[in-house]
Amino acid sequence: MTAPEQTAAPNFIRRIIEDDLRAGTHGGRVHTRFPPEPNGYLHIGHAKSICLNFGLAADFGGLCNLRFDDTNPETEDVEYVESIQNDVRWLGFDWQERLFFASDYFERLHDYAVELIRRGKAYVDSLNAEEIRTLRGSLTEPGKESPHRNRSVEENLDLFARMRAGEFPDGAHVLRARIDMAAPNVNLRDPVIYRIRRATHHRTGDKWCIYPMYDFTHGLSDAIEHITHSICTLEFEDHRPLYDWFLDNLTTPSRPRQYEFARLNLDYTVLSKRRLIALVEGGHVTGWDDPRMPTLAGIRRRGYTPEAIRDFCERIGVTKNDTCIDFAVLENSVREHLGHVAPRVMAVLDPVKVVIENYPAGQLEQLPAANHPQRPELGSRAVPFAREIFIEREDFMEDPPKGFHRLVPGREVRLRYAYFIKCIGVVKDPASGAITELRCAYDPATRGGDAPDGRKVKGTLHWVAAPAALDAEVRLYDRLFRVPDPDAAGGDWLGHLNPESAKVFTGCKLEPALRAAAAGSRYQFERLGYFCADAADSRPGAPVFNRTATLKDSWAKTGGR
RNA sequence: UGGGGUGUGGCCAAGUUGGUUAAGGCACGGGAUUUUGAUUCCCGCAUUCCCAGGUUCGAAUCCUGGCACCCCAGCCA
Repeated sequence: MTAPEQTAAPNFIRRIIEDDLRAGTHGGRVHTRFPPEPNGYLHIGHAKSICLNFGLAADFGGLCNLRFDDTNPETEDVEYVESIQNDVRWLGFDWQERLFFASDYFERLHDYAVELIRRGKAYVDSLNAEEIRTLRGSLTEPGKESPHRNRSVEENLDLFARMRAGEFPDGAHVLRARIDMAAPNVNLRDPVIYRIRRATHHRTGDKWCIYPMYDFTHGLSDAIEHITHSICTLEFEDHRPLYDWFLDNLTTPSRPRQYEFARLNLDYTVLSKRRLIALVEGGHVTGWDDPRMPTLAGIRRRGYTPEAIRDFCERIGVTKNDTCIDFAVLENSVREHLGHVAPRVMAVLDPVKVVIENYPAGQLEQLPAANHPQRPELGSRAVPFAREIFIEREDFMEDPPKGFHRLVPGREVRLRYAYFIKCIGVVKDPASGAITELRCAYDPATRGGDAPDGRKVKGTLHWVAAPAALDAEVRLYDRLFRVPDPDAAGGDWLGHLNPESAKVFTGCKLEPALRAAAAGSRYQFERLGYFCADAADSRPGAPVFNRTATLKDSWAKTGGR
C-alpha cells in the first residue's frame, strides 16, 4: 500500500470510522472497496474516491478491495476493466489479491433473489417498462400496485426460474422487490431487481440472460466481501434505505453500512461519463488519453504525477457540500511536486536566432548547468554554447513597455549559465518587417553568468546553441473549456470548448541532452513550465513534449505580455 | 409541507459535548532574497459563520421560522 499521507485531514467519514473502532462496531475491522463500473475510463473524480477508500483502509490498518460493478453487459467492456486497473495501480494503490467482480456473485445473487421470493418480498411483474413507469406515480403522487404484485410464491418461483432459463424474450418480465408503492422515496416503490437482457457479458459470456440491478447487487456484494464502510457519492443517499432493506430482509454474512460524500467538480472541465464520451466520440479530443482530458489516462499523458493527484485529493477534503474546486488547486499540486523532482533544462519554443558577433566562429564550449539549483545533489550537466544561439522571440522587444527587463536594443541581459550579452543590432525581413535575427556582443569575463566587476543585469534568458540544438515538437495545452462551468454557461456545453486548448509548436530548439529523454520523463523547461515526453508519440532520439503546466508568471499577470 | 441532502472569506475547508482574538490550503495584495519575472521567505486577507428571531453571563455551535442551492420518478450505475 502506498500513499499513506501522514497528515490525514479530519473529515466526517474518518470520524465515523474512529467511532466505530472505538465502539467495536465491525469487530474492529475497516474494509472498504472501490467499485467502478467498467463502462468508461477513470477520471480525476474517481481519483478522489480511490484515494478516500484506499487511504482510509491504509490509515486504519484495514483493507480495500477493487470490485467491478459489472451488472450491465450492454455498456461494459474488458477494455475498461483493464484501463481501470492500470489507472488505480498508477495512482499508487494495491488491492493485492482482492480483485472482485459483481459478476462473480451472480449465482449467489440469484439465490438471494429466490430467498426474497420465498419470503414474499419479491415478485415477478409482467408489465412493460412503460406501464411500470406509469404506475410508479410521480414525485408528489404515490404509485399504484401492479396487478401482478400478489402472485403466489410458487408462481413467482416458477416464473423467475423460467426467466433464468431463457423462456421469455427481453423485457417480458422483471423481478421486483415488494416494498411500498406509496413510499415517499420513489426508490422504495417496488424497485426492479432483475431484468431479462440477452447480452454477452464480458466475463460470464452467455451464461446468463437475466442480470441483477445495481441496488440489489451492491449492498449484497459488500456483505459478501465483508465490507464495513461502503462509501459512495451523494446521489446514492436516496438509495440507502433500499441498500438497508435488502440487508435487513436477507440473511447475509455481514452487515456493511453505506456513507455518502460529495463528488468532485472541477473548474473549466466536465466530469460526467456522458460528457467525456461525447468529447471522445465527437472527435473534440484525440481519445480518452488526450492530454486535455480529465481522465487519469489523459492526466498521466499530460505529465501529472500520481503524487500530485494524491496531494490534490488530500487538499480538497471530503464533505457533503456540493462544491467546485478551483483549477488552480490542481495546478498547484503538480507544480509543487514537479518543482521538487523535475530536472531543469533549457528549451526555446518560439526561436529567434542571435548571432554573437565577437564570439569565435566555429567554437563550441561546454558550460556547466545545475540540474536543480535548489537540490545540488541532483548534479549538473554540460550545455553547449556557440556563436549562434536561439532565444525566445518574446524575450526581445524593440520598443518595450516599462517593467520589461529582457533583451532590448542596447541593453545587457544574462544568458543563463553562460554570458552577459548586449543587443547591438536587429535584422529584419525587408518585406514583412519581421525580426529574423538579433546581433549581440558578449562579455567573455562573465562566463558562467556573473560579472567580475559586480555589475547587475535585470534579466536572465534561457537559450539553446544553434549548432547543437535538437529540433522537436512541443505541445502547449491549456484548459479544455473557456468558461468555468460549461453546463451552466448557456447554450450547448460543447460550444464553450477552448479553441486554443492545444497548440502544437514545431521547430522548437531544445538543448541536446533532451535527445535521450525517455518517453514519459518530466522536466522543467526553465522559465516556461513543466513538460513531459509524450508516451505515445516520442521516438528514440526524437521526443515530443507535452506541457503539463506553466510556471507561475507574475510578469504575465501584470499584463506584461 | 413529495422525499433526501447542503449552506463558514473569491474557491475549498477545520471547527460538532455552546466559552479566549473563527485553523489550514488555493487564489489574491504587499515586501525580502534570487543566474528561472520560478522557488523560498516574511506580512496582509471573515468583529463574522445563508437570513430573521429566540435561549444563555456567553452560540458558527442549542431552539423556532424563513430563504437559497443540489439530488430522486432507468428494465443505468
